[in-house]
Amino acid sequence: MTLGELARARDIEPPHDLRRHKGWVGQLFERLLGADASSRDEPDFTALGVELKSLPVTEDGRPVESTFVCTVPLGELEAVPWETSRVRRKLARVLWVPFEGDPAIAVPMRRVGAPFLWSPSSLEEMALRDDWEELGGIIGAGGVESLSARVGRYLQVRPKAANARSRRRAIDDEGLILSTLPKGFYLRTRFTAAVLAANLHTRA
DNA sequence: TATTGATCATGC
DNA sequence: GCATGATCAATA
Repeated sequence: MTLGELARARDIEPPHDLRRHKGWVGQLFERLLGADASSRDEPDFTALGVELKSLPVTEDGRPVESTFVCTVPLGELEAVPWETSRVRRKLARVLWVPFEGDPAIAVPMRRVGAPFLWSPSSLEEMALRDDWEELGGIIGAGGVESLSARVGRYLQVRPKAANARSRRRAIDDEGLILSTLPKGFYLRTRFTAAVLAANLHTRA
């Protein structure tokens, strides 16, 4: 179905473009599927422990964008083990919903692909854990300010804020409190592209 | 042109 | 303010 058909079923008016409605598609899917976590720090489907992620794709089935995972906990020096990290919790069980992400296609005309339920394989989890430990190590050592989005093979840290003036308390490399731009963990497209590929060929 | 860094909307 | 949902737009 198209986003327009789905929106009409819920009596929702699709925006002309996503410029000022960046989360519109994800929120439409949430409402259609009955996600109940609202904006709480829990899986979208609390009883199922499933996280919903919309995934814009190009015409050849590659993700258009990186995927936001969760905010980076700044200001805490103690090391959090991977096992209890927010990144791992978020990605433990995900319902990926691909849809046409080409901005040239009018929002209501964009088609939705076949969703699939996914959990990281042991290989994928190891890779994510490696990145997470590297990134966490830098942040834990007070290196937030020098951390660039180029670090991390599949997982990266990028700004996640309302604007460049947003501030968040963090710890610098001498253990002092500093004010920095809020950051988030994102999955690179190279990771989601592999997930997509592995889950689409089965229906060829 | 792919990626990084910046930004937009909503709920509590 | 900080969590959720992300895409935009300047830069490398």
